[in-house]
Amino acid sequence: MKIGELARETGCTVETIRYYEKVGLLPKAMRSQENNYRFYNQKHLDLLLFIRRCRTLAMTHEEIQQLLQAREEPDNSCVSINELIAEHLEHVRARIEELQALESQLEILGNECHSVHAARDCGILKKLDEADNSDWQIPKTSNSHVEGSRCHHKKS
Amino acid sequence: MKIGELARETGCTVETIRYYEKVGLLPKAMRSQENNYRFYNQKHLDLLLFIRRCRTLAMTHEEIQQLLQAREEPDNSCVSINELIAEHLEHVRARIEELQALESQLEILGNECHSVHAARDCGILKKLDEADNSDWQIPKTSNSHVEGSRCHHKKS
DNA sequence: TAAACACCCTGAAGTCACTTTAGGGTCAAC
DNA sequence: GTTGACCCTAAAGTGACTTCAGGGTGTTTA
Repeated sequence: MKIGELARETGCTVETIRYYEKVGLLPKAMRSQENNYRFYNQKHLDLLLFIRRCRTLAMTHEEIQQLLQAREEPDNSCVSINELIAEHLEHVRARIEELQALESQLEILGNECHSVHAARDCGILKKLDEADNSDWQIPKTSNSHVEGSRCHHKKS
Repeated sequence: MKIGELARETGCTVETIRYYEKVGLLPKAMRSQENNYRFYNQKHLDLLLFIRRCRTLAMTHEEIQQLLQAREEPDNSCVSINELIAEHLEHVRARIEELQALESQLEILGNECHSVHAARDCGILKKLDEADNSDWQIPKTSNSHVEGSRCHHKKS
């Protein structure tokens, strides 16, 4: 099948499919001789579905590569797979906690302004402007890579 | 004060301060004549603290610009401020819900593998590879811009 | 036959909010 | 003079796409 069909089958865009091929996440497609169009078989469809499912789980490309590698080595132990999923789950949980703290802060901030008046009297602006920094501890961020994290995995 | 001092006062990096000046979020600093170093006064310190507090609340630069604008117009109504904070809070809540759904999915997936064995028998891989797509509805994503969202504000 | 439309291709740049790299100057202390 | 901390600029990198720019292919219709 051609790329448009693959895109529709997997709920993905053709641009993303080309991107995945470019970054090596998806193997290169066969090409037609007359017009160089990409052609995909069942294996590519399976792989792309796998990748998209991992993406819906907010896994990074690196994590996905690791799972794909494990999939290609069926005799190896599945310990690393279990660990990867468990660690990813911890990242997600950490991010949830961060956002819940943020939610609380925003609720408190929103309550600083009780009615509509001039901006000069707005409790929200006053709070954001206050000299006292004690209510504004910079939150200690997690190492979660899950989107929204303030820390990316180091590549060193 | 010089940029390093401002950075330490605000828990920010010099690179980020320069970046904020470049993108126009922070007004340009005065410069010394002999070596072109940036010099900052109390107003800059106040502004940067305001900006950093907004960033800890995961507000976008655009949102921060809006609040800074409101701050410069003290006679205007604070309705827009209230609305901005409320909308942002809704985005954060939406993102929390998305992540909680993701957490559930990961828990379920993790439970597909009950003990360590060969990758070929791993329930996690099987689940990610299954032909049946019904457990893999692509989640309907929110329009939340809060980091981790899959949708950015359109600029059109 | 030309136009319209849907689909395909490539490379490059843009998105967001920083962060790092590359290369160079300034200042103070030893 | 050397060393180390600090300052400067421009540009590229980060991650995962997404859009832009420019062009080709195939089918249908007037």
